[in-house]
Amino acid sequence: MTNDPLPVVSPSETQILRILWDIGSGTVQEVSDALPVGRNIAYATVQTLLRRLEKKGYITHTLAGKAHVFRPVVQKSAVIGSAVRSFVDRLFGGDPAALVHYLAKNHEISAHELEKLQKMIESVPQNKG
Amino acid sequence: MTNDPLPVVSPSETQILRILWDIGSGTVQEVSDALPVGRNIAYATVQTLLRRLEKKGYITHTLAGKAHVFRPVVQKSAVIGSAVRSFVDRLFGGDPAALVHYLAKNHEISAHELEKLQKMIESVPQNKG
DNA sequence: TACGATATCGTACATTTGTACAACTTGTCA
DNA sequence: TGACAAGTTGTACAAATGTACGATATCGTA
Repeated sequence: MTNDPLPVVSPSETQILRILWDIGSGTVQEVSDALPVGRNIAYATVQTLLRRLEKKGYITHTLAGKAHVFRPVVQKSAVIGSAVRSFVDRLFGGDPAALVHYLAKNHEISAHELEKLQKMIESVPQNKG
Repeated sequence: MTNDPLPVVSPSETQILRILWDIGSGTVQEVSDALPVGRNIAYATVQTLLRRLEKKGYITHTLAGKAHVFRPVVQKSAVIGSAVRSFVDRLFGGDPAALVHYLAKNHEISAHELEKLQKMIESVPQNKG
């Protein structure tokens, strides 16, 4: 199993990648359209971000008519996993519980939700991606 | 309440800032020494990062002998809060519960810890920074 | 008072990131 | 078959980031 550390995904790139995971695959146009309101990036910019993501090996494309249809070639979990890890390292000294503690203390997650999640892990011993 | 959005703190800067929060205050040398093992940055680089943090308004310094002693002037909570928010926005569509869900599913936090946190918020109705 | 150790300051420079225009290509329709 | 619309490609460029050297200032000491 070759396991080169994946290149950095910049914030903007991450946003694009998230969209692709959501919609499965899409043209530049479709990805543009799927951008959250309030986040306006020019068509050409989305295109550049897609180009860079492809170069970095996160997505690929096929031709459909004259347009490129992009789709992810990496698992969401892999990218998110490494992003979360480096984030937790930097801000919480590598302790995920400290992050959750922060969220709880600041009412970003409710007791009810924590309870639900707690039950979830208690009932499901193995992670399934 | 004036609430200018603080300038971005880069990853490396964040690491430095975290050290200052931990040790309270310190010279370039002291901050350098406090870097986690495996994270070697040249003295001069630490110095630059401290300079930039000061320029951005996150830290200040006083003179002690010939050395500058730096210390944070922003609350850890403010910086962490905005970092967490933008991180959750980008990767989890703004839903903190989705992040915790991820951590739980991937065994980065235990049921026991979740329970503890759950009890904590149930017993403490108000956040106190 | 001159010297070494230790600091800071000015500056630099390659990369990455965000953003995007202008030019060229290619289906499609009249 | 020729023009238009929609796409892609090449290229650009400022700002941020990571990294650090060389010059200069200063404290303590011989």
